Amino acid sequence: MPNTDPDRTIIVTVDVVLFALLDKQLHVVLSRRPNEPFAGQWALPGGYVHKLEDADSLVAALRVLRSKTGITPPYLEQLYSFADGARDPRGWSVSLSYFALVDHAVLASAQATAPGFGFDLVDVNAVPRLSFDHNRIFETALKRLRDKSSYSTLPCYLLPEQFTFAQVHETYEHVMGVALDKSAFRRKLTEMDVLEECKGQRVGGAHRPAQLFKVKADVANRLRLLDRPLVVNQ
Amino acid sequence: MPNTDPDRTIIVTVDVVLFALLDKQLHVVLSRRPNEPFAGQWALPGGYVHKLEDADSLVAALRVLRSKTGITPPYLEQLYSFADGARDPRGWSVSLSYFALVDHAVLASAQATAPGFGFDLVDVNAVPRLSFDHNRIFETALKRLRDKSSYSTLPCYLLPEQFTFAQVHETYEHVMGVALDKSAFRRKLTEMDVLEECKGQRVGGAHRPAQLFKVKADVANRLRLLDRPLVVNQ
DNA sequence: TGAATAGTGTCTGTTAGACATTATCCA
DNA sequence: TGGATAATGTCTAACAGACACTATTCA
Repeated sequence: MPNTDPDRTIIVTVDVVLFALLDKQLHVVLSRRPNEPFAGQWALPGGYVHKLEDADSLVAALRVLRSKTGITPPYLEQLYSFADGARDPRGWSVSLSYFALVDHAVLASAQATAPGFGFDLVDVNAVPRLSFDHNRIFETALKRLRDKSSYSTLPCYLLPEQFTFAQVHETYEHVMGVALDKSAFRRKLTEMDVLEECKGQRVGGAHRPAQLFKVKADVANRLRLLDRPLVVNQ
Repeated sequence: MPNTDPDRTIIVTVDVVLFALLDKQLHVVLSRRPNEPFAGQWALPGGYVHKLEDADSLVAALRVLRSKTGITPPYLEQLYSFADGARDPRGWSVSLSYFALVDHAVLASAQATAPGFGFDLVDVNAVPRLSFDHNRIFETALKRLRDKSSYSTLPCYLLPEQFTFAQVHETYEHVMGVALDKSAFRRKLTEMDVLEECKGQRVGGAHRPAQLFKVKADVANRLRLLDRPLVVNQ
C-alpha cells in the first residue's frame, strides 16, 4: 500500500446493546450480519459512522438503531470504546459502543408495523457467539446496566411510560437478579424523589387498585433522550 | 475529493488527562501544541493513534504519555470518547480520552532527568482555554475523578507507593474538596480492606511515628497498570 | 366476607459522623 | 514533662432489612 497513510484509515463504527424485558427476563437485540465479514452471523446492531449524516456519535447510534429496529429508545448512553488492531479482520478499528433500554411493547409494535426489521430478542443468559468482539461489548453493557441499576432509575426505561410500583419492583429484581424487600425498596424510591403519581389508577383484578407512576420530568431530562438528541451521563 | 471514501477518513486520536497533587492542590498536565491546528495553544497530551505501533488504544495512551511526559502512570482508565464533526477543524474526528493519576514526585524527577519534556502542571481551578474541545474533556475527567474517589482507592495513586494514613486522608480531602472526619475515614478504609501495613515506620518530628501503608496487591492488580498494560475498569 | 394485591408501620441491628481519650515519640 | 501528631474508643442519630399490619377492590 504505497500511497495510503495507514494512520488515516481507521474503521470507525457504532454498536448498540439494546436491552428489553420479555417474559420477566432481560433480553438483548441481535441481528444477522448481511455482509462480510461474519456474513450471516449474529451481531449487535451497528454500522459505520457516516460523516455527512451524523453530527456526532450519539446521532450515529440513534440512526443505526432506527434503521435496524425502527425505534428511538428512551434511554441511550455511551458505554465504552473498543479500539484495537485485532477486533475486525479488515484492520485497526474503533467501536464506539452504546447501551440502550426500551419497553418491549415498543419494539414489538415496531416489528409488527414494519416487518422488514430483521432482529431477534435473545435472553441475556443464552447469547450465542457473536461477530467481532461483540460478546465482550455485550458483557460490558450487562455489567454496566446491573451496576448502575442499584443507584439509578435505569430499569424504569424498560417499562411503559406509566407503571405501578409492583412493576418497578419486579423489574429491578429481574435486572439485578436478586430479591428486594418491597417496603425498603418503596421507601428508597420515595426518598429519592424520582417518581411522580399519575392521576389514573389501574386495577389488577379483585384487589386494591395500584397507583400509576412515571419518572419525574427533571429526572427524565437528565437521563432520557426525547426527540432531540442530548449527550447523556458522560 | 473524487477518489476518497469520506467515511474512511476519520481522524482518531488519544488524549490523556493526567492529574497530580502539588502544594495540596490538584493539578493537571498541559502541553503547548507544536503544530497546527491550534499551534502554540495549551492542550491535553495527545496524538494520533499509530496503527502499526499501538496494539490498542490503551497502549496508544501509554505511548503518548511516555513521549510527552516521560512517565508511565500507576493508574490509567478510559474516560469517554468524544466523536463529532465539529471538535477538530480538520474534519470528523474521534478522541479516545483517558484519565491518569501519578505521584507528583515521579513527574518532577522525569522532568529533571530529561528536561526536553515540554509540559506544565496547572491548578485545576485555573485551567486556561484549551485547544479543540479539551476543556470539555478535562471537566469530564475532573468530575469522574471526584465521583469515583468517594467509593474507591483512586486518590492513593496520587501518592508515593508508601504513605501514611494522614497523607491519604489529606489527599482525599483535597481531591474531593470537603473535610472528612479522621476517625470515620480510617474506619471505612480499614473495613474496605484495601491497604496493608508496611513494616517500616516514618517519623514526622517530635511526635508518635505514623505507620506506612500501601495499596494491597490484589487491589493494585485490579486498578493498577504495572509494567504490562491491562485494560482497567472498563 | 374472603381472596388478593396495594400500601404503611414498627422493630432492630448496623453504620457514619462527632468528638473524647489514649499512645508514642522528641526536645 | 510538655508538645505534637498518631491511633483508638464512645456516644448518638440516621438508616436498611425483615416482617407484621392495615387498606381497598371484586366476586
